[in-house]
Parts: sequence; C-alpha cells; structure tokens
Amino acid sequence: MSGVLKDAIRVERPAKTLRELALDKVREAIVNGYFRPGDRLVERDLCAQLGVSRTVVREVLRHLESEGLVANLPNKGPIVALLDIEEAKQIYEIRGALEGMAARLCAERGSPEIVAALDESLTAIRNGYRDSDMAAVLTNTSSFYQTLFTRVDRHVAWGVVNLLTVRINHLRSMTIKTERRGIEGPLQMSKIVDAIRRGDGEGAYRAAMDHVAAASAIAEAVLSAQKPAE
Amino acid sequence: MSGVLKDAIRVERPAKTLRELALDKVREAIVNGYFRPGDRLVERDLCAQLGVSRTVVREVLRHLESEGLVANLPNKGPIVALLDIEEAKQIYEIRGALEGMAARLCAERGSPEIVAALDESLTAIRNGYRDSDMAAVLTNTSSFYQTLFTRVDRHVAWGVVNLLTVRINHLRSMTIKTERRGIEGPLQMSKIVDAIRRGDGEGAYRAAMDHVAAASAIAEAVLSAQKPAE
DNA sequence: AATCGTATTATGGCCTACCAAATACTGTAG
DNA sequence: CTACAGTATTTGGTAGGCCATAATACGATT
Repeated sequence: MSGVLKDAIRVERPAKTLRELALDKVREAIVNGYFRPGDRLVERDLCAQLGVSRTVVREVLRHLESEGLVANLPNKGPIVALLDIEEAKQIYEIRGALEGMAARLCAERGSPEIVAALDESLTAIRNGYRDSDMAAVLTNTSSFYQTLFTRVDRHVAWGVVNLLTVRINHLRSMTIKTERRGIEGPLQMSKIVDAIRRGDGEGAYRAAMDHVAAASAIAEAVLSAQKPAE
Repeated sequence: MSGVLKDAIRVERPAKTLRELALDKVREAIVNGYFRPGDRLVERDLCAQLGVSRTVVREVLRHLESEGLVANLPNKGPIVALLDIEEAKQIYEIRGALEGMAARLCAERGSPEIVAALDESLTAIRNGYRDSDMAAVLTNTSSFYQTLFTRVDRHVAWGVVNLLTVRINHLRSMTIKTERRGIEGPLQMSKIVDAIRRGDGEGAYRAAMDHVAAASAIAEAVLSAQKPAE
C-alpha cells in the first residue's frame, strides 16, 4: 500500500470531543437566546437535554464561565450571565481599540488581497441587509473583522475580540436590526476599506473606531430603552 | 438585635470551593515555573499531588485551557502551553493598545488621586529594584496597571490584560531582571504618570505604548536567545 | 393566628469506580 | 535484528452515590 494513497484516503476524523460539541451547543443556545440572561442552568437538567453526563456538563459550564457567558452564584449555581450596560460599553470600547489597531496594520501592509477580501464581505453584508437576512449580516460582519485581524496575523487579538463579542451577541443582533444601521453600518465599514485601500493607517484606525462607537451608541440606546421595562 | 450589628458580626465564610483552590494552585504552579512549558499534566498525577478527585482536576484543566495556560493535544492530553514568540509579541501589542487607552482616560479624567496612587506603586517598584526584590517589582507593576484601569472603571479591559499577562508571565520575570530594565522601566512608567499629571491624554497613550514596546523588544531578545539553545 | 421548628426537596460540590479507545512501551518469536 | 502481539498508560466519557446547603412546605405550639 503506497504511503501517498494511505494519506490520500486518510479519513478526516470529526476530532471533536463530546465536550466540545456540548460546549458549542450550550454556547449557541445562550447566544441565540434559547437560554435567557438570568436563567438558571441546572446541571442535571442540562445532562438530560444534552444527553451527556454531568462530568461533561460541568466542564462546559466552567468553560462558559471563564468566557463570561455564565455566572456562578455561590450556593445557588450557574446562571446565564446578565449583561450590564456598563460592561457592554467597555466591550465595545475594547473592540474599537483592537479593530482600529488591526485596520491600521492592514492599511500599512497595503495588500490588494486584503482589500479584495474585505470588499467581498462587505458586498455580502449589503446583500444580507437587502434580503433582510440578518444571519448573513452577522456572519459576514464576523468574516469582515476576521479578515482584518488574521490577514495581518493577529490571531490573539482576534481571539480576544471573539471572546468579548459572544458576550454582547444579543445586542449585536438587536443593533443590526435598527432602522438606519442597514445604511450607516456598511457605509462606515466601506470607509475602513477605503482608508486601507489608500494606505491611510490613521484613517483606517479612526474609521474602525467610529464604526464601533456607533454600534456602541445604538446598543446603549437599545439597552436603556429595554432595561426599565423588565 | 440591631441590623447594624447583624451586618457587623456576619461570619466571613471561606466561600472558596475546592475547585477554585485547586485552580489557583495549579495556575500558580505553572506561572512560577513549577510546571514548565511542554510538561504533561497527567490527570491522575495531579489528583495525587493536589489531593482532589479527577472531577475537580478535569474542571481545573479545562479552565486553564480556556485561559491559554494549558494546551490539549488530541489523544495525548493536556500539557503546559508553549509560548510562541509570535504570540508573545501579539500579547504585548494588545497590552499596549489597552494600557494606552487606559492611560489616556486617566489623563483626561485629571484626578489627583490617580496620580498619587500611581506614584505610590512606582515608588514601590523602584524600591523593589533597589532591593532586588523581583516579586515586589512584579506585584507593584501589576497594581500600577490595575490602578490605570480600575480608576477609570475599565474592569473588563483589566480582565483581558490579566488574562493575557499570565500567559507571558515567565517572560515578564525574565525581562524584569534585564540589566537596564531596572532603570528604564520605572523611567518609562514615570513618563506615563507625568503625562497623566499634566492631563496630556495623547502623551500618556504614547508613553504607555512605548513602555510595552520596550518590554516586548526585551522579551523578543530573551526568547530568541533562549529558543535555539533548547 | 402568628411563629417557631422540622421534614422535604432541589441542587451543587465532590467522590469513586468503571469502560472504551488511542497511544506508548515491551518482550518475544521468527 | 525485526516484526508483531500483548500490556500498560492515559484520556474521554459514563454512572451513580454521598454530603452540605438553601429554600420551601408543613405542622405544632403557644
């Protein structure tokens, strides 16, 4: 049997442990609102719902806790973390600093491939708004920023941004639906791309900051309009 | 019985679970070098060493994994994460962005209390260098930055910085011992304080960035001098 | 009827024991 | 000396149990 063939037919293992699958499921469930902020996450119930053992559930809860998606009340157990408006603003601020940094680096790199990739995501975002396909808007916004970070090899910063982003995910899906966001959002993002295209690091930095600041302002409005109602 | 008294005599419970104690122990052991990068962390060995069950050990390992201190090799198990020089540089870069941001905010706030607190930490750092007490240098450097972040209520950013910092902790203790660091480090930090004192946001930002950049450069030198030797 | 004390329940924290699968090691037969 | 089979190691995952605590419900007593 040839070594080459052996490699060729090598079966791609799922490679995902049950724990990781469960982790994704629960995170997904929190992010998309199946579990609401404040909901208790009872271990044994989760076992039943996920069809896994308590060991796995507990590891998943620990992991989500360190991600900030789950909070652990002493002597009461884990709940879905509540999103504090102050915290949300700080998260947006951090994203601004990091995305601005990445945008500047992209501009300084001056690679046409980056601009092309960003344009592609941006077009997809515009189409998403046109078709009212908010899921598409979210995933392509994500890939827009992923490009920004990973094309200049800032994987750690991308990881941080991702970590923080899941915590404000419900906010993201709300801000995105805002009336004017469908126009202004892509406009601001295209300013980032333009600055990168002309190699304007400082402009790219500011454009990225502006975009996040706008998102933050909308989020604040949404949150403070919502909180009193509870 | 008076309500005031009731609060006054409220018994302080340890409140720490076994898991948290174990987590701290293991993290500490990794950070201070008892476990070296690349070392395997065999669950059952840890159970024996910590005197706890596998349940606890596994949760601890998961937690450290999500902190980036532990890496999990598929089908082989957890090891202490190896520090890649590229990753270290990125971490320093992120710290620069966030600490710069915090320094700017402190300068804009213009509160004498902040300056006083920073000065106090800085003095302690200088004393630490004078007495060759590197542990003191580290903890006071930490409190310097903690002041920078928490006095302007940036707890999330402080959390991010902390999370990243533990990953480069061995580097920190090495860069700190570098010959000229004992002079230049405090000098750069005093520039941050000076800029804050005169309300110069931009200057504080740049000074904070410079300080981290210098640390990064030293770390790079140390690491690349060390890696080939292995 | 109001209050005080006592089961009961729900739940998390922690433990032991077990099995399956993958990997690493080891000794033996050819 | 090599190939191969068996053995130990170790993780991933499961099952189930014990204990402590907190909350709640339920009486019993005054």
